[in-house]
Amino acid sequence: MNKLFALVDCNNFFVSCERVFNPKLENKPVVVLSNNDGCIISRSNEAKSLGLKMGSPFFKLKDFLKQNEVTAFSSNYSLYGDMSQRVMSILAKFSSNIEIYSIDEAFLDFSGFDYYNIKNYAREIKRIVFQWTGIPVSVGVGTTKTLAKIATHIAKKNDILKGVFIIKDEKELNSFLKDIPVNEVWGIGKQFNKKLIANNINTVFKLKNAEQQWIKKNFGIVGLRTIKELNGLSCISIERVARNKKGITSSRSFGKPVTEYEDLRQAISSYITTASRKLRKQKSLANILTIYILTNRFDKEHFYYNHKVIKLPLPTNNTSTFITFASEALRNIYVDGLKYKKAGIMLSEIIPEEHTQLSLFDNVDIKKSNILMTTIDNINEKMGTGTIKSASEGFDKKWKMKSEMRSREFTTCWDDILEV
DNA sequence: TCTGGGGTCCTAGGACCC
DNA sequence: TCTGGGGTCCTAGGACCC
Repeated sequence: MNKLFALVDCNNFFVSCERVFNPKLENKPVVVLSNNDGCIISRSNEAKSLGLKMGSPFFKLKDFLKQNEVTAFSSNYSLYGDMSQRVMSILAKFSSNIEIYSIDEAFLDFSGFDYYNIKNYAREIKRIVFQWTGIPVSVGVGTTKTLAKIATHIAKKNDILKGVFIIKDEKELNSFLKDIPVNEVWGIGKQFNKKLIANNINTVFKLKNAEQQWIKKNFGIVGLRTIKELNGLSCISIERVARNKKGITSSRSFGKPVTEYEDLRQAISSYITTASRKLRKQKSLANILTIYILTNRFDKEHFYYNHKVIKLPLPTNNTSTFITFASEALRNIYVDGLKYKKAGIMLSEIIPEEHTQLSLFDNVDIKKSNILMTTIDNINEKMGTGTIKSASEGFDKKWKMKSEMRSREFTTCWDDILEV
């Protein structure tokens, strides 16, 4: 059976989510900012045409955005997450074998769909997703995931294709590949790009035809796989079920600098709450907790970073246990008088719950703690995050992130539902 | 004043084994 | 003159992705 993959990619996803609930923004330049209103992370086509770059800092562009009447939004992840789920659940109707690759992309296995008219099928996906959610998507189809990615890129860049491109004819494909810069390929990042260009491989076409031994030597097995995929040999398969995380991180920059130990401890406690809930959700325990704090990394002269790795006596997923150890460790790395900009925590050496090695005497306590954690998780799930929380998270949250241009939670909060 | 957050995989080198 | 030949495991760092 010939393999065939589709990649469905939401166009300018975060901006598109905002537009669904604010149609006046159609055809106007719009951007969405990262947490803390830091950088531009999603741009409408109009914003792209103004030359706004992905990842550029908002504060440097404020005037420019005003002059050009660009609407900016703080990120609203509960909205985007919910819209994403709606899109994905529709896509699942079009193939039983689907991999949700990111918040705005999914691979669909089309292997064995030979008797379908693939182009019509892809157009139907695009039409239905838009009709049911208001989100515009592009669809690319190829015999490998890497080719499907490229196909989506081609679909987006060429208006005449109307958002759908199926790779069928090698000659036709090559004519496109001759004009696509090599860093558009999935798996070719900044460093690989530099190295390839230095060797005069600057288009996808040249990369596709590069000498495989040379690629393997210079770009390792990963690079070789990419070339093989470009040539139609499928090396990366669909991963239907999300694997359990091997590390769970939670970190945030602060809205304004934090100086007090107590505020840092609050921030760290709330990151632990977030991360340990994820840990419990995947029914795992962590052996290692790492905490870190840092000052403004752009002020190189006064930059301070420190972290502490805590090996827990027993693997756990108990929020209070983590917080107890973290508070202790924080004392070791906290330096008085500094302006902290960010803090974070990481859970690692993650194992499945059932692998616990219970010590003879802790048995009962662990059972109790499990019941408590499950109860708290259930209440928070039902009544909203933060309904029950640990006192060490604090109530005033002086350190909370900036989010001054946030839209409403149109789809996930009763009070925010759109009124007509 | 202001510059995001969360992941995965691979490789090279060292320690250690028989 | 001459100095084996495999392995495994771990870690740090570097690449990539969205």
